[in-house]
Amino acid sequence: MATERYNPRAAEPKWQKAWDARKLFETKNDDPRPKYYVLEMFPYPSGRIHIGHVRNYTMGDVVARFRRARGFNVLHPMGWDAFGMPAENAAMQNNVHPKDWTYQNIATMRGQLKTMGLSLDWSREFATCDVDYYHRQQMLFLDFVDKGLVTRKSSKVNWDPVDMTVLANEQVIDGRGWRSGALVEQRELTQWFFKITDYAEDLLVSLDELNEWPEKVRIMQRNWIGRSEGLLIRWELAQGTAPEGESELEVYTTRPDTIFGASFMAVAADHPLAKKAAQNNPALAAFIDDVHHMGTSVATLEAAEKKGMDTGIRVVHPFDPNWTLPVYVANFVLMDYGTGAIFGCPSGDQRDLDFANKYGLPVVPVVMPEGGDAATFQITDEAYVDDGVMINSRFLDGMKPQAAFDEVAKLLADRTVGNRPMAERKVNFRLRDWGISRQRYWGCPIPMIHCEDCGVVPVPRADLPVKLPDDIEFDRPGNPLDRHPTWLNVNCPKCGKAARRETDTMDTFVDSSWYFARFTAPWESEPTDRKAVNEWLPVDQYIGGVEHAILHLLYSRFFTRAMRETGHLDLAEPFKGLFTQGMVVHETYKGPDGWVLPADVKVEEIDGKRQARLIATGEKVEIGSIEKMSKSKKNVVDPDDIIASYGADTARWFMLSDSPPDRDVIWTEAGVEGAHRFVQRVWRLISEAAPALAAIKPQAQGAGDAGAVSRSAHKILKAVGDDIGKLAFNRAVARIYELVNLLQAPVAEITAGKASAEMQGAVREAVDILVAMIAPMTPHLAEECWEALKGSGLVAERAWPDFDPALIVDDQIVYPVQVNGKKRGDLTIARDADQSAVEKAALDLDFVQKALEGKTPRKVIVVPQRIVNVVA
RNA sequence: GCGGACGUGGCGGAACUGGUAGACGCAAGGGACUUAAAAUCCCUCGACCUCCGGUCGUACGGGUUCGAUUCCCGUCGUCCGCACCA
Repeated sequence: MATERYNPRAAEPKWQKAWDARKLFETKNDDPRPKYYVLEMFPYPSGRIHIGHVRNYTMGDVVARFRRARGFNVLHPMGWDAFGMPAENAAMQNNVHPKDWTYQNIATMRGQLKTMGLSLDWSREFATCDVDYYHRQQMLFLDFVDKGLVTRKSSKVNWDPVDMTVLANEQVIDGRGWRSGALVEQRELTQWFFKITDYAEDLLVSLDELNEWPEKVRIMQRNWIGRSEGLLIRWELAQGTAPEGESELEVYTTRPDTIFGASFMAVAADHPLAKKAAQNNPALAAFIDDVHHMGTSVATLEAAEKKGMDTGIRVVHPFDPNWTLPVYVANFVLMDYGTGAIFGCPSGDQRDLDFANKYGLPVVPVVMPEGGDAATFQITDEAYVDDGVMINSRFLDGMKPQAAFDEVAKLLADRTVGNRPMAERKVNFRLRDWGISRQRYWGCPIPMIHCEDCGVVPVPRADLPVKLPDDIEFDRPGNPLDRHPTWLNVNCPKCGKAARRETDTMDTFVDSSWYFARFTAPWESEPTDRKAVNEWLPVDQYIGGVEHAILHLLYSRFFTRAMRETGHLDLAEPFKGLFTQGMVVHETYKGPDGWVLPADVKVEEIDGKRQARLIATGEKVEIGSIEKMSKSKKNVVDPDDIIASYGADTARWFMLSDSPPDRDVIWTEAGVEGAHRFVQRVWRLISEAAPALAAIKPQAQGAGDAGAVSRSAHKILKAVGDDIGKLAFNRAVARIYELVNLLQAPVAEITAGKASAEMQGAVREAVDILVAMIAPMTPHLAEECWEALKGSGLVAERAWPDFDPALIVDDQIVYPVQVNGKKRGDLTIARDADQSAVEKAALDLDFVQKALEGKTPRKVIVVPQRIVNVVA
């Protein structure tokens, strides 16, 4: 019987309504079943959903639906990371209010997400720009202030002198402002910080327990926190070279053992010593000014050519009063790390070596590989950074570097400069405090007031929220809050005198550092409902892009600790399981007038060569490299178009097929069509046989052809369950294909009325298993199939089937048989055959006999249930 | 610059803890059905050779092992992050 093709346009909205009507995905906090919290990183409402979102939310939805079927009470919420710069850019460019722009985008994107058929609890939705949300964030901020977790200090920003505004790193292009083109300056501003460094040690050691996180993310965080054990060494400034009032230079080093290899000192451009030296040295002042025009990002600074300038100041070597070294200002020394000053040992550090070679400074090797010859060992272009033995280091010669480290630490601790010890041991972290001040409008206001008499005063809790004013102008650059008189001017809560509000708003990373906690009770008037948050957290499975591997995740870990300290919850680690998914990439197409959208291009294969043409004109288009989808290269695909023409299930299936979820996936038209063919094929397979299948009782079989069907179905069922549990969706997809392929012939037999009763029962059971397995991935199709099979209720409410352990072990096992490590054939033998029986049977095989040519094998290796290797 | 990853057929990938390399899908080629097309179904599909068999083959060069895509050392290439993008 010919059946209708599956029509997702009709079926998908129908089932979405059916799920909604029964409120299947609205989660109750008092549900007694075991909990499971699955969360995808919430989106920034940029305007439209992009295909990366489709991938991210599909994965989360598969996990949510799978866990629900496994009997968990699943929390799967969605919200919006809604503050941030693009809203202000839109305001400036198109004269729309950031608030209107943001909420319109949210409305559009919510509608798009709903067409995907995601099993989300929309009743818990919120946006971080909702007053209700940032009100609670301000409460948290004040609690953090009370606990001493907040501080103010000076920090650098990128300053655009023409637009008179602070620039984000991404707004600085080749050292110039993106709009004005003016050379960017570094400016010092007093800003708000969260004292994340108080938790540096804890954030580091706790990584060890996050064993459901990718190892690479833990390594990245470890390196980011950057714990090192070293020495603070105070070098005395040489008489006559020191600027007035200065007598020493304090450096931090992890390699005090190389102190006899030192040939120069280098300080950051912002180091006090550099500033003093520049006062009567115009060339040095110009150099420092030059460094200040490079922007503030570490990447820019470190990728730049290494440059320095001698200050004329010299320091005295701690172990030789007659040895003095020059002090340079260098552009690669960062004021934020250590003391902003280093001693350079060219032979033991590549950067120092490059610097020394450039400025003609001495290079003395002080560590050489064990067994080397000290008389001839030299360093020219490549520093020696490994372990070894000390040379050219007087009393340290012959020691291992570690012993030399200890020796130097001990000796210098007993000497003094000024009246402090010359050296002390110090654990240092690369991690800096988290600067949360942003000189922007569209963010959570920092609830503080500046009073001339009382200083910085918190906004009283009763006066919260500090709401963003709606009547603002973006006709001028800079922060509109700075020029909003009625908002800006308030009375000091302490003394009542006229005072000013803080006009900085919070980094949007603050918003995303606790949203996962808010989802557990978004209606609560306090930031959290302690019972709910403690029950739901940690998030069992968090899914998002690897680009958040460091900052967002580290900030969230800190925030959770800070919330514990302030009594809002009782745990330290917010995310138990973490999965970082790859990007969606696409070919680029370049026509005569620039980049072209994939939707406007037709790709054909002619004589084995792929060619692209514009659909409209037939003009030839160049096929470019495969790249991350971006608006500038136009290699974007609109999920709306895909869902409109193929349906959500096809898009979902494609996102899960082929590519491992943590790797990039290449979006191709052919791949989407393949996914769509699968959807149609499953529908055809089931719908054609449905009239016959509907009346059959599912019954697994153990023997004969029917037994083979049941065995395969149960093996695949087990594998797919395991794979989804591990988020190995591409493997689960492959297994499901296998089951569909395998069911093709037996289902046809049933349709033709030629199948035995056993076969009918086995196939019906296998079909039920198939429907259950596709349900998390293509939920609408599963419902449609289930309805055709006259199944009761909704698939979305059904339990995941249990496999029968008896059906997944075979009594016969096929051993590959190798001779000298090369496979020569197979051996089929009873599963319970012991090692010697397997060995004997293998040696009796004719291809083994032939390969041995009558000789006795030297060794026979039998790996039970795996392989036989005969070593001749 | 620093840090992290990745590299397997024409393509995406699979291969458990060191145990049959290429599952599954895409593309391609051939055939069936059709007046024709689409859809569907069947077959072939890493390279090479003396082709019912065999040799080589997982970026490249070494090493460990009975056995290496997997472990170790080195080289090359590609991608990502770097604190005010989210």
